[in-house]
Amino acid sequence: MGVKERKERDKVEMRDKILQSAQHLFLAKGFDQISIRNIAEAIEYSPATIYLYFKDKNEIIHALHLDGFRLLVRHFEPLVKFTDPFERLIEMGNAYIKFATNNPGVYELLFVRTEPMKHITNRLDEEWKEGDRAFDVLFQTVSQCQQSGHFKGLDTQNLSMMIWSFIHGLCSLGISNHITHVKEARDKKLVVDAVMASTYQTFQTVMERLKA
Amino acid sequence: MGVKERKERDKVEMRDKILQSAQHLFLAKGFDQISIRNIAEAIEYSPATIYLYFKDKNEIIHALHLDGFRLLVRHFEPLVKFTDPFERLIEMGNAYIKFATNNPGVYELLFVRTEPMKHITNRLDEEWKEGDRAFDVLFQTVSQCQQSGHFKGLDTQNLSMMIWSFIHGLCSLGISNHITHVKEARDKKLVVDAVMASTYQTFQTVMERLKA
DNA sequence: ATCTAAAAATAAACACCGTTTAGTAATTTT
DNA sequence: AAAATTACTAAACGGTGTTTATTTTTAGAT
Repeated sequence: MGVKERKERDKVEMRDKILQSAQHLFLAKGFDQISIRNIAEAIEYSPATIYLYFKDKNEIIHALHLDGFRLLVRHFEPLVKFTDPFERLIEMGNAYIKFATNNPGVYELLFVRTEPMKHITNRLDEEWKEGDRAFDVLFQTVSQCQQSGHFKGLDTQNLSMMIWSFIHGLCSLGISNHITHVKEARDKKLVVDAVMASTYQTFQTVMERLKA
Repeated sequence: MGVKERKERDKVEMRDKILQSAQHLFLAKGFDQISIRNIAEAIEYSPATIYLYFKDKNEIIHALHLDGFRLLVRHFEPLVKFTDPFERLIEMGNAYIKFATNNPGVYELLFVRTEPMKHITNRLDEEWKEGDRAFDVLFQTVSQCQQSGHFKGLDTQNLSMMIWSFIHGLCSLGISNHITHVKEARDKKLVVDAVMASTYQTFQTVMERLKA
């Protein structure tokens, strides 16, 4: 009488298959190439079948969104080895930048595109958990910095938000090719990275001065 | 023998008409509703006609892009009344945030979407002038702050870039609904604005501490 | 084994999209 | 008035997300 159970497994399997194909298309050919029809062809089913497993395309994109967050969190894991909270904070920025420049498409999905957020909107508490957790890693580190006597008189939440805003702004400008105003833009990819690096270096200096 | 002249005027007029319709569609119904077919219907011509005046859709979007920059620059104009460079810097941030939150679509067009930048890519020098000029306003102000003795030992270009990154990050997160991790998100619009305001307040404090 | 009801998959259509091509209509030049 | 140029468009191509009606497959009961 394990029919029901098997069917449920099959359903999950199919969902996974769809998501895998979507992710593959996304990573191989970019956001625009995630189309229901492309996914359908990849899994060798008709486009309509996909709608038996997902409400609409946004739900698929949102699922990819979650996967992206897991990848980001994985970038943060090695940070535990930095015992000094300030050092960890700085390295967290480097990890974040590395994640963004190595996975620009994923980054765009997580923090630039509005589609995945639209899908959430209502039931925020359940769905934005991953975002909360990632932000909390930052929050905790900032908090520990303050316990060590840094950043006196600044609100932890606001300061964390400020740091995130800066780092996100830098990554977002870099990825969207908006840093090209730098005159010596010969080999672009390299120059953008260089600008991001020296800008972050400056930020680092600023944060160090703020220690006192 | 003013036939040629009249025809040239007509051509310009038609271009304007197309752009006006595009802008109207954009502001009224959002980025996605800028379609060649919608524009064509609005100006009561066939879709194919539009291609006699613009190479492709990207060229139209890029033209809107330029208009958006003019709007941004207009937001900066009242800043001349602040004679103290640091005060002007802070107010510039307020003006930028105001521009972004009042014109989220336009902001997205200018600094988030990659389409308009794609269109530029090659001939950067001619086309990214507006961007250069806007950045220069910031650069000059930061420079004047340093001449007044602030921000000692920091590279002007890097510091300007850092400030822009922060402000852009804040606006970008706000507009794309990525600030919703704040728990007390009841009336969203309001809360997002509040978070942006207090984050910017913190940034302001940080910059003030950096004066010395 | 057969019939039936439920579940799964799909073909085909709808309403869009950007863009191109080939042909028509209007205008200017000769 | 005829020829040449310019302005315009109908129709098609290949794409998109999504829905509806229909068919195929599967499961359970007789």
